[in-house]
Parts: sequence; C-alpha cells; structure tokens
Amino acid sequence: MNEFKEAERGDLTRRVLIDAAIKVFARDGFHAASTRELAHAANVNLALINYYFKGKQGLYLAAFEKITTQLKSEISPVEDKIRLCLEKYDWSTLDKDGRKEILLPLLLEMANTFLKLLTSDKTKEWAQLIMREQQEPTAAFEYVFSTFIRPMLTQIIRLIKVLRNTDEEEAAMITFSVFGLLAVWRVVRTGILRRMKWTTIGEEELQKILPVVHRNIIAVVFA
Amino acid sequence: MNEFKEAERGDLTRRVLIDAAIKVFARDGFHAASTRELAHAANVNLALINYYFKGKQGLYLAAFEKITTQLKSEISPVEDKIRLCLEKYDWSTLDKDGRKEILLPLLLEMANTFLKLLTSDKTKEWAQLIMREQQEPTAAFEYVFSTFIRPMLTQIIRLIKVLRNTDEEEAAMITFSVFGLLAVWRVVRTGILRRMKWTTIGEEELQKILPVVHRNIIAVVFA
DNA sequence: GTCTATAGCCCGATAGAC
DNA sequence: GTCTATCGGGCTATAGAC
Repeated sequence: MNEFKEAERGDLTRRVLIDAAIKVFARDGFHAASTRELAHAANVNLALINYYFKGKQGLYLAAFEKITTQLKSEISPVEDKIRLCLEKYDWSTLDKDGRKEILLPLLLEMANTFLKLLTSDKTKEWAQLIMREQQEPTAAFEYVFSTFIRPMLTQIIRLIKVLRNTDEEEAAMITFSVFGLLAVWRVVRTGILRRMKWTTIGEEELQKILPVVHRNIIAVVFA
Repeated sequence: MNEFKEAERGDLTRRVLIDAAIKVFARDGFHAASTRELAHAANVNLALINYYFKGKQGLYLAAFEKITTQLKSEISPVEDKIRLCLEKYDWSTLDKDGRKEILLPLLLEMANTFLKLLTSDKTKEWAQLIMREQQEPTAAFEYVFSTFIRPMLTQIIRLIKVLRNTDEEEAAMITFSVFGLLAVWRVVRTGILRRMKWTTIGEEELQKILPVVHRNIIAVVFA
C-alpha cells in the first residue's frame, strides 16, 4: 500500500519537473537555465533533479522525450493517412489530375495540422526548444530528428514525389520550401507581429494566414 | 605621437573583442557565454571588456551594432535600387506585364543577395544571433529590427504591392512567405543537410537551390 | 521520497599596480 | 591601455538526516 503511494508521488514529481523544464529550458536555453530555477518552477526540492534524472542534462533529455512523444501523437494520424494512401493505389495508372485529386487534400491537411501546431501557444515552448537545437545540435536534436522529423519528412517527400511525378531530390527541395512557408510564421514571429501590428497569432489571425498559406503551397508544389 | 598609437591600440582591442564576441555569443548565447571565454577568444585581458564596453551586455550590443552595419551594407545597394525604381515610374499607367517586366528582376536580385547572405559561412553567426533574438527579444532585437529588418521589409512589401496590384496586408503576407522560402535554408539547415546528405551549403549546393527558389518565389508572388 | 547543508567551482565586475 | 588579484555571489552536484 505504502509502496504504491510512494511510487505515485514519485511519478508526480517526475512529471511536474519535466513540465516545468519544458517551460524553463525553452525560455532560457540549456546553459542559462539553472537547476535552482528548474526546481523552483516545479515547486520541488533542488536535490530531486539529481535523484530522478541524474542531473540537469538528464532532465533536458527527458523534456525532449516528452515533447517528441506529444508531437508524434499530433502528427501521426495524418502521417499514417498519407502512408496508407500512398501504398493503396497503383500510382503509375493514374494521370496528373487523378493523383492531384487524391493527394492534394492530404498535403493541405498535413499543412493545417502543422501550422496550427506551429502557431499554438501550447507548442510555443516546443518550437523554441527544437529551433535552439537546430542551431547547435546535441543528442536531444538527434532524438527529435530520428523519432519525429525524419519520418514526417519522408512521408511528405514521398507524397510530393508522386504528386509531381518527379525525382527524390526535387521532391525533397519542394518539401523544404513548403516547410519554409509554414515555419516562417513561428521563426520570424516577432518580426511579423511588429509589422502586422498583431499581439499574437490566434484563431483570428490564423484565418487570415491559412488561405494565403494554402494558395502558396499549391503554387509551389505545382510550379 | 604616443597618444595616437595608444588610441590605435585601443581601437584594435575593441575590434578583436567584438569579432570574438560575435563568434562566442552566436555559439553559446548571451547567458552561457562567459566573460572569461569572450576575453580568451579575443586573446585579450578579461578586465578590458569592462573598460571598453561597460560589461558583458555592452559588448553584446556592440556585436549587434557591427553585424547590423554589415548586413545593411550588403543589402543597401539592391534595397536602394528598389526604392528608386518604385519612385521612378507612374505605376498606375503600366499594365500587369509592364510592372512584372520591371519589378520581378529586382525582386529576384534581392532574393539572390539574401539567400547568398543566409547560406554563407561568413554570416552563419549573424543568422544565429538574430534568430536567438527572435525567440526571446531584447534591446538588441529592437536595434536590428528598426535599423535593418523593417526598412528592408518595407521596400519588399511596397514592391510586391505594386507587382500584384494588391493591398498592404496581402503584400505583407506574401513577403513573409517569400522570406520563409529563403530562410528555411538557414533555419532547418541541420535537418536539410541530414536529409540531402550534404555536408555544407556551398557554391555547388546553391546552384541546385537557386532555380528551385526562383521558381517558387515567382509561383508565390503570382499565385 | 524528500529535505538541508555544503563542497568545489565558475561567474561578472572592479580596485589598483604598472 | 593593460594587467593581476580578488570580492561576493550563483552554479551543479552530493552527502546525510528524516
């Protein structure tokens, strides 16, 4: 009985530490985030970081494991849809319009999902953490890349390869361009907010962004 | 005589400190970069940071002033060209093809300049510094934005407004999209290198990127 | 599982010699 | 203009009481 309760309490401590770590590491970066601040933000004793995660670095990795899991669960449904769809048809028998009719809605659905993820306040910290890792990759980037980014890229590249009937290299470059059209709303967010005189990118702003983004993705994919 | 030499020596120290600071702050971020490391990288005594810049923060701002000046000098020629061109014609008298013929080459020239800047090793540190500031803006971002980013955005938005004969808001959104198409090659550089099996983005890779980027910009601007 | 206390180190900044 | 020496404080990690 007591063992069970103790284990439960431990799990809770683990969880609040990870949740606080996502916020603090995103705000301050790995080096500037102090263990004192991490413990304080989690309302937990300083020594427990070492007890549960064998140090600050361990907590950092645990934070990335959590956000990667959550990212995957957001993207997986549409990613699976694309995978299944690509395997379902014999694409060589379909003409350009046929391929477009089936695949374009899937691509735009992926774009919607991704853009909402990128601009939502919920994922603000996740994007910051991953962008930081892009600039100076550590083991944490390796984990996110192989677990989340690469599988997602692979599906979109395959989709665009069939959609345009082109080679792998060009499909990849177009995929990066599409990604750029989406990511810009997160990456230069501060500049965009200043220029558009917005204070946030919420539902209202998203309704202005989405049509432009859709049009631009279609333009880029079929250019 | 001696005064002059002393002043010269001081200027040199100032300069090597700033150059080292650009490297170190870009690599480590403001908090994680230590004054000892900054002084060591510049091969200069620790106390001189305080003597010349009144502290670490002052050196940080001086680094941003330097990169902003250099960015401006790289972009100014084509920015001025656009400004002059926009003022030169009476655009209401020109039809769509006429406007396109004059303005599209200017837009692509700006894109070339910007993409080369973004992918060059020389500016790797500049991009890192500015991207960090985008995520957590300080006074340094304010400086880069008002001195470099806003003036540049203003010209491109004006150009696209005339080119598409559209309103300010849509022109701005398209400008951000174009920016996304360019910036992606820096922002997700690590992911792209992994996926394309490149080790760098040099002249060779740029020759593959440029046609795709041009095609995509045209597609987005005229979609 | 949680806490206090502390070891050992690195930090930014400055005083004062040269 | 440059250097050494040092202050006061925050850092990560851990030992040991509860």
